[in-house]
Amino acid sequence: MAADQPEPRPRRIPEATVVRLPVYQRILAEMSRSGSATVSSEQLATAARVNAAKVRKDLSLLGSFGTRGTGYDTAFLMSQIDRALGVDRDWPVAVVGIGNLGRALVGSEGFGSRGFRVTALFDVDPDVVGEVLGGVEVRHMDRLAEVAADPPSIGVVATPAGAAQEVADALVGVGVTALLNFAPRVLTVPAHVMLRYVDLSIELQVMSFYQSRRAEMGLDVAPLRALGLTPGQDDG
Amino acid sequence: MAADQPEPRPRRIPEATVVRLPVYQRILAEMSRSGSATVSSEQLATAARVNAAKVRKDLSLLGSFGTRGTGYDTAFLMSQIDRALGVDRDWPVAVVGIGNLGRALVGSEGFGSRGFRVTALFDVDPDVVGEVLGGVEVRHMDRLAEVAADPPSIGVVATPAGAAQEVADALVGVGVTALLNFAPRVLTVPAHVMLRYVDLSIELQVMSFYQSRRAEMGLDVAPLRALGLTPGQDDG
DNA sequence: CCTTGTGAATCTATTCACAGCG
DNA sequence: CGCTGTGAATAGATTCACAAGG
Repeated sequence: MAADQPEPRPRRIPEATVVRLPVYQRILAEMSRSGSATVSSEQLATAARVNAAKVRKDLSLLGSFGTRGTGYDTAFLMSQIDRALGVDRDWPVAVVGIGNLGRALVGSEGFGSRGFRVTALFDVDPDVVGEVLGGVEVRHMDRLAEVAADPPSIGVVATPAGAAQEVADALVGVGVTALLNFAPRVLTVPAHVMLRYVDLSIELQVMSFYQSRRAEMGLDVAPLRALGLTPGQDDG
Repeated sequence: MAADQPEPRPRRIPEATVVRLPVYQRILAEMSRSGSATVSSEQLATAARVNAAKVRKDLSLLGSFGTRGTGYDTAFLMSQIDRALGVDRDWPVAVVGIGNLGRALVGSEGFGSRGFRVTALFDVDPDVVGEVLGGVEVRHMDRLAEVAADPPSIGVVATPAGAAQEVADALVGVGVTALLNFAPRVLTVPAHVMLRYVDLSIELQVMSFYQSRRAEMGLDVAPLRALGLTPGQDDG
């Protein structure tokens, strides 16, 4: 209830909630753009395709930011979510593998916007090394050690599957403690390294599963999900 | 218990499990490649960074495929997972947006392998329309209606955020009932349309959250996850 | 009124622990 | 013995439903 604590990180936030926060954030950004100064949990819930009570519970974990009878102040809520997510600070990111995927990532709207800054690019292809993307020169993997003194907070693996483990090892070797892997390959990293995957093929297979079901079972049971990535849980 | 039913889709498979099946599949493929004819739930669990009981429960939902004292037959298990996921059949896929991301997707290892076949490509850029990728010609969006007679099972939205909703509407308009959205934009589609997102920016923000935590709380509590998309966790 | 914030109830998923079988 | 398969126990997430505040 009291929301004006100077130390505002009292509650434990379940991962299921953490994964939804960026979704709310995005919806808020869109609503803000279209001129809504306030937003209700019901509106947010409809856009995110979740239950309104869930939205309220999620947001209440960050603090009591709403106004009864009115809803949430859009801009203020956005800033609070940013703070909870830690995207109010700057996260240096290194991308390894500057093929189509790497280029798409570096140029992507999600990257520059929300606190993530590409500070290093690596590849092994001599045709690519030396190229400048978004103001950053692509270096050869041989020079990865150059970032060891001040390692990026997040390493992105955007190489072919065959190189992914080797690249992951190298990134971990220079001190990177969080890896986002786009290669369709299961990686092994030390326990202290955070590892997440973004995986086209898994999402397609999940779709295949539900499409099969539908085909078999006549037609209904569309498994609608807020964000496909969502059902996260747990931590250690 | 009895596993030799001719009709083998008796049990309800929870989504949490569905999302893990492709992960097991990938691990099995790698183990198979490196010569393991059988695999135990413990091995599978270690590679996927999950609990062995979870692996067994997941697999038991598909049927009783293991041999006590030995484990699972790698090849047989793979075929059973494929069947459960429905990737033993062919899924025609249309990709809209042939920029770096679209090209990465069309060329990606996850695509061609596992039952997904790109049958249609669309863009609006005249420099791109007419280009042939993987044997398929890129058509202008104006010609989307051409697929209406036999719509692809899955539509992939790989456009910039600004075009995503419009493209989604168009795909739904020609009869596509499952959309995989890569654009950083929340989409609205009719209830019968399955919608999943693959979202770099969300994954980065989740990482940011846990990295912030770590930074604040000294050092520990690495939220290790098997596949970012799914539950995960294990040792600390 | 309207809408938040939240205990209590429910539903879902994970893990334990062991019987059963090769 | 070792490892699967699974009921029972636990933990976790979601939803309900309503009191309280604007």
